[in-house]
Amino acid sequence: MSKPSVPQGTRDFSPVEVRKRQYIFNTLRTIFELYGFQPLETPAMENLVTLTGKYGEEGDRLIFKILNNGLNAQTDEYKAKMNDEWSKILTKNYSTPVITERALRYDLTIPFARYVVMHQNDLAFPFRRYQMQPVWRADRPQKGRYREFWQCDADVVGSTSLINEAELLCIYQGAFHQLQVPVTNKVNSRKMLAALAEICGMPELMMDITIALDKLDKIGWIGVAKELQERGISEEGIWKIEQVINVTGDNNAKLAAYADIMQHSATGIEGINEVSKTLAFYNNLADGNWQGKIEVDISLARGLNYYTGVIVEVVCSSDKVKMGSIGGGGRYDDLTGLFGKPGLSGVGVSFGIDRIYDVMEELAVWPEQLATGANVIILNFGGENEIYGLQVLRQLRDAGVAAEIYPDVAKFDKQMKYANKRGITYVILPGDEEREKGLVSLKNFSTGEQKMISVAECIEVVG
RNA sequence: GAGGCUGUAGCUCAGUUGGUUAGAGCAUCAGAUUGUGGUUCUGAGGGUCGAGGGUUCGAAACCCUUCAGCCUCCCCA
Repeated sequence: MSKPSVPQGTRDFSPVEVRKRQYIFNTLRTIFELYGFQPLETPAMENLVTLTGKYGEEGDRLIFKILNNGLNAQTDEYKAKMNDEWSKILTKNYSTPVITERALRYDLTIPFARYVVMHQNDLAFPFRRYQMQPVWRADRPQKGRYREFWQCDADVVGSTSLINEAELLCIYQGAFHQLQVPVTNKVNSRKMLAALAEICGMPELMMDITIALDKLDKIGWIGVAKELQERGISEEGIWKIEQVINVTGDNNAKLAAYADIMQHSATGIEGINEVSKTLAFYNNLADGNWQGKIEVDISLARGLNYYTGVIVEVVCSSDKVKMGSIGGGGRYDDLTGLFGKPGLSGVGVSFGIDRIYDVMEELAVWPEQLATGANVIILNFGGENEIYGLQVLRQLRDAGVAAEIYPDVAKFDKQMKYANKRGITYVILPGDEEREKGLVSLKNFSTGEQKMISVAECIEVVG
């Protein structure tokens, strides 16, 4: 028999871990609701055609495809066709509805777009929804990178106002403030990146430029310049990009400098205006107590190719933590156009809660009192005492006290050890004497103190 | 898709130039202790040394193949 294990890139979550994760989920949910977002859930699997072509070439490779099980292959003809398709799929990278017509969801945005198009007649626009569900990617796992991970998304569709962008920035700042994670919120615009490619004289290489530029933090300007060269950017183009990268100062100073450099690009000016207007809205909307920084950063790229306007990314700003982005998002003007409903603009953000968990773990910023489950355990002495224990248990639960009974008539020692290991605070001992008097003995496990009192008094103490 | 590291008890790991019956800590179970846990002491169970093949008188160790996991690049959350 082989050792039990979980598939590569997946994890079990222990009770302690689940409670910590739920703390994050609950915090985010509360904030999403506070900002007027409505909950939504979509299936774990989507039709394969819904997902392909949405995440770029690399993304298509990373979609988990679900193989058909052949249950429908009742006719010989169909079986033959399946065998034929199988032989193709085994020899090369080939996809066919006969073999695989469904796939696991890759993110929450595309399923959301699909949902909006399907239910466009029932929804009141602008429609704002939040969604917290697992997604799957057939990636090679490494640190902070899993094959099954959870995303928490908030999106608005049906409004082009930059108030939405500002609100989403507030959600980021408010959430990480509450979670006590210091963050920097990077902001950029796809239009500014497009303008950058324009002024280099090679607008068709925008993706190459942004991919290289995105590595600025990691490999420095020298490395980026080298990669730009390899990707076919001219000397002059690289020089111009360097001018843009070298701009320093606060956000307004940066935007002013960009406006100067990009003054002949209508797209660039549009992008700069978007960002500066977003920041202006944000300043009126933000809570002065938030510590997180908002930083205009033209090197921020974001891979997903459906973004068209403002793009954002969140990184932890603590020196103690080395972690990639823990959230990101942006505006996509034509997302629903992919499913046949053009002209509906959307903007959204995503929280990578697995990474946020890892960051919080390293920073040790969990609240001290995360619920630990039952606070009281009733020991089991069997016979009439067992019945008496059940009656006491009912009274505790009626009073809202989280309590459990040891279900087996086990040795005293064993029951005590169980309670200790579970970290339960109070132990109730319903024995002969207690039952006859209609009382219980209540022992506080942290102080060792024990006294015989009524159930009502007991509820008062432990409640 | 490219590269590096690691697979020994439920878990974390020792295991010398290849040498007799593969060890420790933690965990589990039993006892010291029949209504009082954490500490301590005693004892017990638990292994196809990832798998397959090869070299050798002899392999956990050396060689080949393969599988799995971790990490880096690519890309991403």
